[in-house]
Amino acid sequence: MTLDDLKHAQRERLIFLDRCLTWRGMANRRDLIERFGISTAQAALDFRVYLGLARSTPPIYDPVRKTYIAASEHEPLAPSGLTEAFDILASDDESTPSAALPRPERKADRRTIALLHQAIRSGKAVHVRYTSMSSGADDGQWIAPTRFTSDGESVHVRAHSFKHGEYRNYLPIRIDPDSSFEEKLLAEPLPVDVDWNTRAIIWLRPKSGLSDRQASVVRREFGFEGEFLRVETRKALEFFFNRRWGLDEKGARLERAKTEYEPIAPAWPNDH
Amino acid sequence: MTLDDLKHAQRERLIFLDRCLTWRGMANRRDLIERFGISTAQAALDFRVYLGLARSTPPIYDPVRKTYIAASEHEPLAPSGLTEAFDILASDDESTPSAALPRPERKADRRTIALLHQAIRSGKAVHVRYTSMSSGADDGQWIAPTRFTSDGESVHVRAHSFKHGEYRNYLPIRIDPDSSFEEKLLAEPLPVDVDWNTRAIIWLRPKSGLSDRQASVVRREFGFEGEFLRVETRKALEFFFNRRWGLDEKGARLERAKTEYEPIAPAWPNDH
DNA sequence: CATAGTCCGTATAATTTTTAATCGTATAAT
DNA sequence: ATTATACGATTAAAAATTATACGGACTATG
Repeated sequence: MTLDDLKHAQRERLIFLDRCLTWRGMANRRDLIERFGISTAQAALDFRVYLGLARSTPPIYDPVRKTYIAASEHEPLAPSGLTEAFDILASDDESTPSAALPRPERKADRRTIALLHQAIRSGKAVHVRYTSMSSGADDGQWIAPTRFTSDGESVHVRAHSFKHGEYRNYLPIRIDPDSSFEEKLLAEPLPVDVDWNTRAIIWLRPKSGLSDRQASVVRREFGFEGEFLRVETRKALEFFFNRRWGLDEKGARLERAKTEYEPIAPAWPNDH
Repeated sequence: MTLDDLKHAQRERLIFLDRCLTWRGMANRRDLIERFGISTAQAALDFRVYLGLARSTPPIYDPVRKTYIAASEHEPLAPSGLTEAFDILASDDESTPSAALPRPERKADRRTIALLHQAIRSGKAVHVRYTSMSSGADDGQWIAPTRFTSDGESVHVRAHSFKHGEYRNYLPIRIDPDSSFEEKLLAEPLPVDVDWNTRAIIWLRPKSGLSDRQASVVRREFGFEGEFLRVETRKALEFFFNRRWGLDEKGARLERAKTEYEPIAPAWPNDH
C-alpha cells in the first residue's frame, strides 16, 4: 500500500496532511476539513489511511493538545521544499495584502499562446511579427515553435527561426497579436536543437572573498556540504542563469566555479 | 450553478479544463483522464458540467480535429496567470532536465520550522541562537515569532526581537538547530507590528532613458497602460522589493516613481 | 470503398467514496 | 457539574465514480 494506490482526490489530501506534519509538526482533522471541504467522517478515514501508510514513523495523538503530533523522526511520504512549506505555513487573509512579496507578473495574450501551442502540437511554422527591445518590430518572419520554456520570470517559446537559421527563445508577449499567424507545413524536418538537448551542469561555490564562517553559512542556506553546489539545466536556458540566481548582483554570495556540458539522451530519438 | 457549488475534486478538474481551454485553446477528455486518473465516463460528465457553467462562451467540439476548441471570446471561469499557464503548457518529461530554469532553492530545518510554527500559534517567545552573515552566531536571544513571510527567494519568520526592541525578519535556516528552543509565555502583549500593518503602494514606470517605443514594450509586458504600474505589498517586505523586481540591476526596465504608505485595517483588532 | 482507429456521446448497473446522524471518550474552561 | 471541543467509531443513505457496452462522426489507409 502506497500513495500511488489511492485515487487522486484522497492522495492530494494525504499529501497535504503529510506536509502539515512535516512542516507544522502537527495536524488536525479540521485542517483537512477546511482545506478540502470534506466531512469529519471522511477526515477521520483519511487519518486512518495515513497512519497505515506512515507505518515507520507514525504521528501520535496528543490528547492534551488535541492534535496529532509528528514523530520526531517523521519521514515525509512525499518530498517537499520550502515553497510547499510556505503554502502550508502562511494562513492567508484574503482581504489584506499577501504575506509574500509580489513578483513581477508578466502578461501574455491568450490567443497568441494558444496559437503557438497548436503550432507546436501540429509541427507547423507560423508567421509572426516580433518586436525586440532594441530594434523594434520586424516585418514578419517564419518561426517553427517547438516548446514552452520558463526562465522563472516569464514564459518563453523555444522556436527555430528561419530568418536566423537557429533556435531562439521568444517572448510571446512581444509577438504582435495582429500578426497574420499564417501556418505552413514544414517542408523538411527541423534541425536538432542542440542547445536544448545539451545538459549544462553548473558548479557554484561560495563567493571568493567571503570568510570561512560566511562561506559555511552560505553552504548551509543552499544545502550543500562539499566545495561545490551542483545545479543542472539545459544549455538553452543557461543565458538566464546568472540573473535568476543573482550572481551578477552586488550582494551575490555564490559564484560560478565551472560549467560542464553533456548531451541529453533524447526521450524520443530525433527529438527536435 | 457556479464552480463553488461543486465538490473540491470536481472543481479542481474543471479549473484544469478551463485553463486548458484558456491557454491551449483546446481540450480533450483525454487531458482530464491523464491528469486526474478518472474514467472516460467521468471525463464526459465533467465536460457536460463545464458546458453548463460556461454558458456565455462555451467551447465547441470540432469533429475534424477531434477536440473541443475554445470560443474565440472565451471567458475563463477562474482567473489564471502565466505561471498557471506554464504548468499546463509544459508537458513534462520527468526524466530529462525540466523546461524551466531551476531556482535557487533555500533549505530549512523541519524541526526548527515546526517549533517556530507552534510558538506562533501559542503566542510564546522562544530562545534561539541566530547567526547573521556579518557578525556570526550570537549567544542566544528571545524572539516572539508572529508569522511566516516570503520574499520570493526564501521563507522568513517575522518576529519581535526583545534584544533589539523591534520586529525583524529572520531566516529560519540561520537559527541554530541546537538552540535551546526554550519557550516562555509573554509577560505582556506584544507591541503592534507597525511595518507589517502598513500598506506600501509602489508606483513603477518604464526606466527613464528608454525610448518611447521601448517604454511601450515594457508597458505591454507588465500589463499597464497609463504612466504607472501599481504594486502593493507590506512595508515590512519593502526592503526586498528592489531585488525581487531587479530594479537595481543593469538591465532594469522599470524604476520606482513614488511610494505611498497607508495603514492596513487590521483583520482582527489589535493584530500583533 | 471497406476497415480500422480515434475521438465524441449515451446509458446501465456495480462499486467506491463521501456524507449525515449518533454515540462515546478525554481534556480544559467556567 | 456543565459546557465546549477535540478526538474516535459506526450505521445507513447519498453521491461520485467506474466498468462496460453501444452508436455516431470523422480521418487515414490499403
